[in-house]
Amino acid sequence: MPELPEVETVCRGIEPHVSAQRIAKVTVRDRRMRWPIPADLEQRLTGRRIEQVSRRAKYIVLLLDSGDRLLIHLGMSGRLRVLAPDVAAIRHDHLDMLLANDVLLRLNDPRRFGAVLLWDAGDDDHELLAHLGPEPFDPAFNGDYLFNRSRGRRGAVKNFVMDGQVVVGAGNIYASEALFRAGIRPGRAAGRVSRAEYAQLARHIREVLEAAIRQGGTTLRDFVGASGHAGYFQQDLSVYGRTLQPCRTCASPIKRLVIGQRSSFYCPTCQR
DNA sequence: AGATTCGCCTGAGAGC
DNA sequence: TGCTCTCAGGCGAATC
Repeated sequence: MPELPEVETVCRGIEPHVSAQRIAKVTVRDRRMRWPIPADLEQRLTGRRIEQVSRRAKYIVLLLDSGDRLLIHLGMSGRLRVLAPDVAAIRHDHLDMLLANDVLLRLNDPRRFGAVLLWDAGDDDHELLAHLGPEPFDPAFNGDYLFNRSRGRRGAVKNFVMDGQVVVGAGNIYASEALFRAGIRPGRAAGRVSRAEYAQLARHIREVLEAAIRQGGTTLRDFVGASGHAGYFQQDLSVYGRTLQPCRTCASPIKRLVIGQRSSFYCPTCQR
């Protein structure tokens, strides 16, 4: 499942192949995604040049010379890959962009939780990005910020940090890992976590995401090839998916708990 | 406003 | 081998 580090890895991976390239041909095979791929996508993209590749939360943002921005979200199962122009399409291939340098940028998404959207030139913001919280690497994201935002909130601290309006990029895996590193149980009420604990939590959210980006993500989304294999960060997971396995710090069995419909993992000894 | 639930999807893995 | 069942999960929308 692509989380922020995977999306960042994809952005860095495609950037040298697509930046400053003109889009020669656009093929949409299946418009059905989370929202339908816009009907005027082909017309708005064809002939345009890609000026910049960036990321906001888990959205890939391609800035075009028209001023429009193409937003791509990979959802749960999306893959964006750089291929040779003659690679045959397979099931669940939704979108092709053939670039002037003969690079084929192809989006495949079996579960269709992903999205392809246009952010119109001239619009200050896009509705889906307008209410997002800070990036975890933004200096504005720190312990005091989390502490202030969380006062009065009775929901679980794990849900709080996974809320994209609070901070982006702390998906299920990384939220669990950061809470472990900070020694905070995931089910605690967000409003009852101390300022000092939030300072640790903010630091660990940032660090765990940075470490994962350095290693190319937990689930490596292979953008220049066909095979997908586990990213190196997988082996660094302390609690996620390790139910009943011994804590690497204290050997207590890791517990699994469902919070807000999602699996959460924690060490009952190291986290309080 | 905050918290909770629902729904969208298909592939992987388990069980038989 | 092949079927059925369960689970996974980002995140917007609806509801409480």
